Amino acid sequence: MKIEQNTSEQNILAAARKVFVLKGFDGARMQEIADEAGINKALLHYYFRNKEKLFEAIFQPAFRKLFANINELVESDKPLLEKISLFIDNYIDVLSQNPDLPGFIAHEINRNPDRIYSLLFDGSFSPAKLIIQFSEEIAKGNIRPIAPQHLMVNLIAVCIFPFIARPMLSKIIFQGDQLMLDQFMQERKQEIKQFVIHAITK
Amino acid sequence: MKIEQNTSEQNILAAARKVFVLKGFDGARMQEIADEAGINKALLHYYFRNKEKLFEAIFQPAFRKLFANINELVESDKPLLEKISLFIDNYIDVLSQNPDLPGFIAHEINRNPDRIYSLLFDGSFSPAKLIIQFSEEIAKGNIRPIAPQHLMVNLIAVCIFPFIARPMLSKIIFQGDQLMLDQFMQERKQEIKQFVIHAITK
DNA sequence: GTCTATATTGTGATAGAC
DNA sequence: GTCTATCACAATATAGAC
Repeated sequence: MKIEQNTSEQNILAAARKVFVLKGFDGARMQEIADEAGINKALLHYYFRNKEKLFEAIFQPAFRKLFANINELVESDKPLLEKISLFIDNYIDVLSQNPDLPGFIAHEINRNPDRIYSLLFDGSFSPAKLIIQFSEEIAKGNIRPIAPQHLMVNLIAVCIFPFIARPMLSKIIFQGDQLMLDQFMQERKQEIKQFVIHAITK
Repeated sequence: MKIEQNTSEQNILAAARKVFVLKGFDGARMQEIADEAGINKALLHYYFRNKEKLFEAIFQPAFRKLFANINELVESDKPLLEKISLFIDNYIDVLSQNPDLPGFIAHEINRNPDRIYSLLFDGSFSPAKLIIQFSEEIAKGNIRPIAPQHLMVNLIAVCIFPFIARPMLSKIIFQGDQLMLDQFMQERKQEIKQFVIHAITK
């Protein structure tokens, strides 16, 4: 049984993840990461050689894991409505644990697509199966005719967008009231399910 | 009648806007802006003193204009369904002209909220009237009971999210096929309207 | 492994000629 | 107004002692 140790390497990884997600690759400072990890700047280079490699060391496994979870669900053989419900639950849960992640990923992909794509995809992930399932249910007349890609994008949008726009929502809709925003985020699982179900049933 | 001139100042503003939106404030380089504008780096400082002020000079009027348009529509006295339809048309049109703007704004707000808030809000903008209108229609039984804030956020989400996530959608859903993505974006106005109407009517 | 000190390069900003 | 040259400092990265 291995005892959990706060090794320098682990401290660095945790600190770097925090700073990168908060500031973005360009805004992140090696000095700040070192301070956050409680070690010296030189040690970052000892463990990870340079900023780029440190970035990859964190987000390669993180992204893969994120997409693997979603992928497993999408590829499963569950009925459509159950799958949608689980999809929403899964997304909201994961993002609630990592609320800054969507905005971070969105920005980094725009900023440097190649760097992120090489980390994100091992080629396995694709929502194709879910899109096909939409088509089948439409053909069977179980849901109203709707372009599957648009449904897919709308579903992802209502899940992810509130996290990306959280600071703006807080300001514009809730006048900075943190409690109201928290409660709003809690309610969303149920609200999204109702919204999507109504949108796709006849 | 004033003849349109490509003055250096105008060139700088256009170049800076392009580079800032593409790279973000942290990623933008004064040198790159100068090159893009076809002038020297020193001239940037001659006209705008520093990077921060250059940033503000561009985005203060741009943001104000963006929100003023939306605000005018939201505050108008049109019937709800017509207002939603126009809201979607307006958003998609503006964003189609500035596809990188949503991601840029989202990132800059997270990165440095104060800098952006002072540019974005003169205090006048608020979707309160639209939210109240939702409540009234629910009370009258014209649309199904739905938390107005969630409806508001869902409406904005399906409009804006595809722009923020465009590079990812292009890769994951359309396998990089630019033509299919373009067509998809064209269709969205109609698709979103159908989607939202179905989601809110009984 | 961890540190201090330093090298090296990048980047915003200024001085001053024209 | 526009340029070249340069400064000052910030940031990544390395050298070398312990």
